Amino acid sequence: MHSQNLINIITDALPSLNKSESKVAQVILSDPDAATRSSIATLAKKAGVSEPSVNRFCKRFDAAGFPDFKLKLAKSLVSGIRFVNRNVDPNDDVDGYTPKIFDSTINNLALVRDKISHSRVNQVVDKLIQAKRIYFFGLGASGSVARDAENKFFRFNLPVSCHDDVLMQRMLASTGTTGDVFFIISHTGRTKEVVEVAEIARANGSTVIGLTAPKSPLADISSVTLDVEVPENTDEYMPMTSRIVHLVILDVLATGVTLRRGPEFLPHLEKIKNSLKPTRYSKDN
Amino acid sequence: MHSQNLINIITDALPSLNKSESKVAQVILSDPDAATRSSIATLAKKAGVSEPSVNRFCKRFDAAGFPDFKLKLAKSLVSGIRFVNRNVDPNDDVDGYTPKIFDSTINNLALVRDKISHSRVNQVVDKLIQAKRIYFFGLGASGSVARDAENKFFRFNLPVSCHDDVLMQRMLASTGTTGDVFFIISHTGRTKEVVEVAEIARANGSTVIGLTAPKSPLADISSVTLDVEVPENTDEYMPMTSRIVHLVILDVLATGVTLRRGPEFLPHLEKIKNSLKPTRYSKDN
DNA sequence: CAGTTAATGAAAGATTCTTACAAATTGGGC
DNA sequence: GCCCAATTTGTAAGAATCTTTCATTAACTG
Repeated sequence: MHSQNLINIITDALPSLNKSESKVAQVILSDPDAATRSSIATLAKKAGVSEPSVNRFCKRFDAAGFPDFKLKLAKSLVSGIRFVNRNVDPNDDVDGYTPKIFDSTINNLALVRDKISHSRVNQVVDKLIQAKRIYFFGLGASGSVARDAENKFFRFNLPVSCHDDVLMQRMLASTGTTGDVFFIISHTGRTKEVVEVAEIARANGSTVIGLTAPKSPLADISSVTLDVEVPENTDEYMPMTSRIVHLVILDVLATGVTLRRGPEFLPHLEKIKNSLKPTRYSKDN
Repeated sequence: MHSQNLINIITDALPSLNKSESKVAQVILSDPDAATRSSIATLAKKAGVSEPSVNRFCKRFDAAGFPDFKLKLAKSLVSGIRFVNRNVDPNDDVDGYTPKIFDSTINNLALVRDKISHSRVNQVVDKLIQAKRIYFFGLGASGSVARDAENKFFRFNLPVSCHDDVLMQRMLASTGTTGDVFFIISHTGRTKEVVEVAEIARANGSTVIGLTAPKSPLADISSVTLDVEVPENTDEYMPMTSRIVHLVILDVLATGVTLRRGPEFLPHLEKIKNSLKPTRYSKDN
């Protein structure tokens, strides 16, 4: 549905462009927003090329013509990566890095939104609904994701727990049986301990759901895998976004479970919500 | 920076439109995406009105003309609230709720990105840099956010800890002194226990940073507040997005601290990263 | 360096959009 | 119910914008 960001596509294609095409690209990349507002004549003049060159440029990037190109460009400018270089620069100040980090997170979410397999989501919801018990496992940064999952899923009146201790994980995995679901969260999917825990769990007939990188050892051994492909952060300054993506996916799963439970389950959720009221200062003071 | 969604604006204006204008509105709202791709003639025909009527319609909604209108409409369709009703519907299936949850998260992030005070972020980075000790406090869902923060900030070689136990929080707050930073995370900012802990900490001369809702009791008592205004989720099916926003803000802060530390700090981060290598299966097998 | 291929732009043509103006409709006021 | 003013709507011409064709120029190859 969503393709990659047009601006990135143009940037990537830059080296393979010929003279006039690259002139056009330069002008567009230097101020994409202005480009969406100008006519083909204006843009051609600014780039020092003819109108047909601009038109050809547009067609090269899978647009029907110039107007269509402007439309696609405009779409690329919203919310996604909004500028050519969105990496945090060592010289950035607050005004620099703050929006960049938001943008890169947003961008990754949009990517996963368009790539995630809905049928897999459905499968996982199935497993969670049928589970006798659910364990959320994670280490390091994924530990807090697991914890958040626990905090979300206990609401479904199911025996849920979360563990970020390798030994606990091992022991629980080894005592698991059919009907137990081990939901294992791992950014890389290559941490040995985690993979071993998954192996143990499966050997005992439990269901293992992996929220992890595609084609990783953990993905291979899981009963169902929710692949999340988030680009590795080679940039030292950029935070790891996969945690955030994992959390949103867990939100999706929780919503899926709620919907399956049907409307007669809502009062239960309401009760939990209300239980917290006495702990709060009321809003009108 | 971000204006309100065009589709919502049109929907709201619907009752005040005259006959042909509302015909145009109907056609656009029924399939906004198609509208961005069609010519004024096509659209006019579909709506059963003349071309100038469509043109007038566009101008009524602050567009220079039809092409400009299409551009603005296209922007409205991306990433943000992409449709009239983006709430999860009890009858939604996976294909329905999955993108909706991503979209609503993305939308909230974009909102906060455009609203967050950069000078506040800078102030908080200052405090964190100067801190002798940092405590991250949170309860419930904010507990796992605090935990994530700990996992991020220990890398700075500072005494950092996180606590989700009210009694621990109280005790630590009461023993805090000048130079200690209590970073308190709370969605509502109205949980009594949390506010009291903040009061105790301040009374002892510690710095309290509140990552919470604006104008809340916690915000009032904090030394510095990072306001996060995320719409209350009245919808039973929609997850709480503030956690995610909080995490991204903590990412921003961590980046701010890293940058302040300067490039000579990078080897330290690298060391931590490398320490995990032996725990992983290598990538080429 | 000739011959071929690719790249580019001029100009005409097609399409799309906008404007001016006239016709039609609507809504009071008598 | 009828007239007049105000508003709404459409026709048609005109303007702007975009696309195509084709000739020219540049680049590459043996």
